[in-house]
Amino acid sequence: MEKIIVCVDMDAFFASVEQQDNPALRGKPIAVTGAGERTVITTSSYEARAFGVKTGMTVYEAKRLCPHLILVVGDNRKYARICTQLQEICLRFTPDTETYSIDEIFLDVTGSHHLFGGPENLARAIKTMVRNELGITCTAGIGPNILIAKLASDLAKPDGLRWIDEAAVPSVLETLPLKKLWGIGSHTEEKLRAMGITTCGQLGRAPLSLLTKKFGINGERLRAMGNGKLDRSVEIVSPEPKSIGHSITLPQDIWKRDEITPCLLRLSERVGRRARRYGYKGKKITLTVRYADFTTFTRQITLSASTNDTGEIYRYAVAILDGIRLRTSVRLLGVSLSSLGKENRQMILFQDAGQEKRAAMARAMDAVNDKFGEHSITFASTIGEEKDHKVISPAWRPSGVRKSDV
DNA sequence: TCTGGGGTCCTAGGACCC
DNA sequence: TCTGGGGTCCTAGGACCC
Repeated sequence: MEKIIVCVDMDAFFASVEQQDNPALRGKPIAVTGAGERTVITTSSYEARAFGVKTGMTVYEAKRLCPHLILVVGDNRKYARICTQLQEICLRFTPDTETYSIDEIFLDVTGSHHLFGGPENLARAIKTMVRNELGITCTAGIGPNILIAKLASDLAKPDGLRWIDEAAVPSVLETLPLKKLWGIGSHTEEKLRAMGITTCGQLGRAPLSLLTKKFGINGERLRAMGNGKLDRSVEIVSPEPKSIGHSITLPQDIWKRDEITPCLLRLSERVGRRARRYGYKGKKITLTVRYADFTTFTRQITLSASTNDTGEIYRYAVAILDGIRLRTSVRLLGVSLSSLGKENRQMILFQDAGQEKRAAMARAMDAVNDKFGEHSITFASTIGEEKDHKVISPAWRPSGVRKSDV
């Protein structure tokens, strides 16, 4: 049986929320940014997009295109709250939902759409509820799988509704540029272009041998995508996280070890705290360094026992740093914890009194920070650092470990 | 005033073991 | 004297997404 998948995608989400909150911003070109000095545009309103303002642009570039652009620093809590409300709306139509990102939800309505008068009426009902209850617009795409549902919503933006059923797929894909497909980025697009393939229709007809020669095992998947097929269902249960990390682009490039280590401590603290709050421990510590010239590399270390202790994460991050001869000044630093496992809080056995004390101190610090906000209590050597800017990533998910980003 | 921050998945190549 | 083949684990990097 043909599946019916709906993709609900909020229109210019962060910008729409800000315009809804502040009537003075409505109808104007606005852009939401992070709080840091070297930030980029996270989302822009459609009024700003008309000037060519796009996600990922520097503020400088955006201002050049649109001198009257109004900049708003993003407020994570607000977006998270609205995402949760959006989830609640979608759950009225089916329990089979996947919150793919903060502004995007997939619904498998194969078994439920008939209760609401069919897929289009169901999608229209969601759109109406979102507008009435959240005050902003969204676009709904309907298709036989996630790939097509997502494509339908992209093509119908903003405030649109589009259903591409199985029979309509070939004609829609025939002349569609490759990059419009979810999963084909600029690198794959360029490789395919070099092979003379520029549209999805061409990709779907390309000889399999040619594609597998160039892309290996991915060749088969690519050709299927060209034919509008994707073997991935709506994931109702969110998977366990694989890594917990934080990174920061520094206000200025730095070089000295004693400028770098306080940043590593601060990042380690955020990583450890998030891991502890959600009961994860990890065995791998990864340090990411980006030089002023934007070249980026990672080095990791595997521990004999997993940890979520700030001090331990920090010590290993510094150990990695000490093994690197920095080529030039550093622009970005990142610390991440992976090879995660759930910590069993009932089974924590302390090797010695010192370890127990450190764990108790970490819990106390976490409690104070939870109550009074980030960095109410911190390690002495991080005092005097600028406050962490709380930029929410669009890949944030409203449940599970990532919720702590808010 | 060039280029954020959060992730996942895949692959190549080396180490190591039998 | 000069050397196979397979499996697995690990690290680093790259592509992609929002």
